[in-house]
Amino acid sequence: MFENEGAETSGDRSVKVPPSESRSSKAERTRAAIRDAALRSFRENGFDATTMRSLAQDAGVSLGNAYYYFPTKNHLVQELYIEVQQAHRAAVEPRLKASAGLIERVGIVYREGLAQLAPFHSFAPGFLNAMVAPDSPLNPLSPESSAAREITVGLFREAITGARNRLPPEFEERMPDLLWLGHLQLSLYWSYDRSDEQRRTARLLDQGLRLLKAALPAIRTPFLRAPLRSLLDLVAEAGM
Amino acid sequence: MFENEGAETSGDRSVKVPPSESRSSKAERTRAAIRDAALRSFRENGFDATTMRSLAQDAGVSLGNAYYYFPTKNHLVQELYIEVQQAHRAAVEPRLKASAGLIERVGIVYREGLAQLAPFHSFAPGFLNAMVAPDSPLNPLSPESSAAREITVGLFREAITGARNRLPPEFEERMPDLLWLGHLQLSLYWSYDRSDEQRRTARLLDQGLRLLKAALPAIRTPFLRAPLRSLLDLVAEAGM
DNA sequence: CCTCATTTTCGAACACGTTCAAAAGTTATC
DNA sequence: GATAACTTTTGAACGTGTTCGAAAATGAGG
Repeated sequence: MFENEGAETSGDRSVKVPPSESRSSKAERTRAAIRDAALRSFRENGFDATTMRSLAQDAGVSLGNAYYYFPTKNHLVQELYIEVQQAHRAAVEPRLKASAGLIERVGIVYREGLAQLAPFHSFAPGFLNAMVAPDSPLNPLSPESSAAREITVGLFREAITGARNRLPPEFEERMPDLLWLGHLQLSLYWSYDRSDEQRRTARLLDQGLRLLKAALPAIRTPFLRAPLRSLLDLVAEAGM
Repeated sequence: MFENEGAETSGDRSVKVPPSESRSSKAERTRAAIRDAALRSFRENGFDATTMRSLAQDAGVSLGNAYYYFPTKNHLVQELYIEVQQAHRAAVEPRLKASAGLIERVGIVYREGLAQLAPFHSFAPGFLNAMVAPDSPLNPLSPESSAAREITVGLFREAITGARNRLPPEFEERMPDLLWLGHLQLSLYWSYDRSDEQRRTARLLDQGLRLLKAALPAIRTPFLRAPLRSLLDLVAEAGM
């Protein structure tokens, strides 16, 4: 196994890459075909109607081959999840540049997040189901989605630190995680929202933001600051 | 079998019942056998390891027969859910008689609720998964579980209205639904809590109750009352 | 060009929840 | 009591996600 170890004496570092690249390029193409077929079908037919068999056929590979690249159907949803996160960021960033008010900026992140979700509402139950399994990569607390989570938390952080009116540092530090938790709950609410175009969720968000706006000055009232901080700590603990 | 039916000429009211009772009694016995086998297996082996086949075998009936009485595996979990709710009420009621403090009473309901859940923690993921499907009877918002929900909400209402220190009516009215929503979220947190004996959840509850206790006087402060009411309305709206 | 080890691909197989048509059992009616 | 209508019970079957052993393709070393 180690017969030729150290055989090349010079510059072999760069030589090793191409073969492994071309080797993986074929594999990468298969992988991409599976991924694309899955994402397309998820968007068109939802989670339940996208079976591993149908998706493998769409990709032109065998069932077993799909499992060679993705250990689980949920891992394929994870790919969709990542794509949605990136679209969220892409949609939010230009709009943040044109806004200064703190609550307005936070609202942008929330509302764009819901907008990204919108196309999937009719399939929400299936996806939701896939998300709650603690061992699923989709679980918001799983290591696999920590990167995706960081994207959203980052958006909230940007919304807060880039605002005209700044918060005290101790609050600025805690708020992003808190808002992310709110986003998670809002999404949960959204997935159960059967009202037309999920208007209830939109209204809930509006009211929540209005309340937040009204509550913000309380942060600077001395005798309210301490309890508010404990409240934040409490909820932050819940968000892990 | 019914040779002597109608032999008794008087008091036939009670006689009529037995036939219809015995007719359903056979069926009821099958139903109970299935239900019992399911609940025992859920307790011992959890949701995933309890298959419809194994449970049917335990009950001494065929697979198809189990489906004659329970349209879905989730409907069998629903039976377990009801049993747990009733145990919750039975555990809470005597303790409420011996307590007067508002927060203390609310704490009793929360803590007993968690205690009822405790034996199932290792199986929580499977059950959780069954709960989130919007069409599942286990879904907290489903019509099938509205009765079970009423039990818990009722416990919170009892804890509040039976306390030494009463709340303003408008708050007393909204609090039970709110506390129930808190209970739901606490259970969710609990199911993901991997700490020893779910101490984190216990701590979260303690802190939450402490905070609630500190916040209660604020209800009577005039200029805090209005925003607190909107907050309650907001969260109540979320609870449907 | 020929090994042979590794990577990739395949399709059969498994256990599961659920459905269904038909058999068996039970009850009501004449 | 016989026949019809019903409730209850059965076991085979379907489609699903996932696993697995073996076949095919690929690449490296002689």
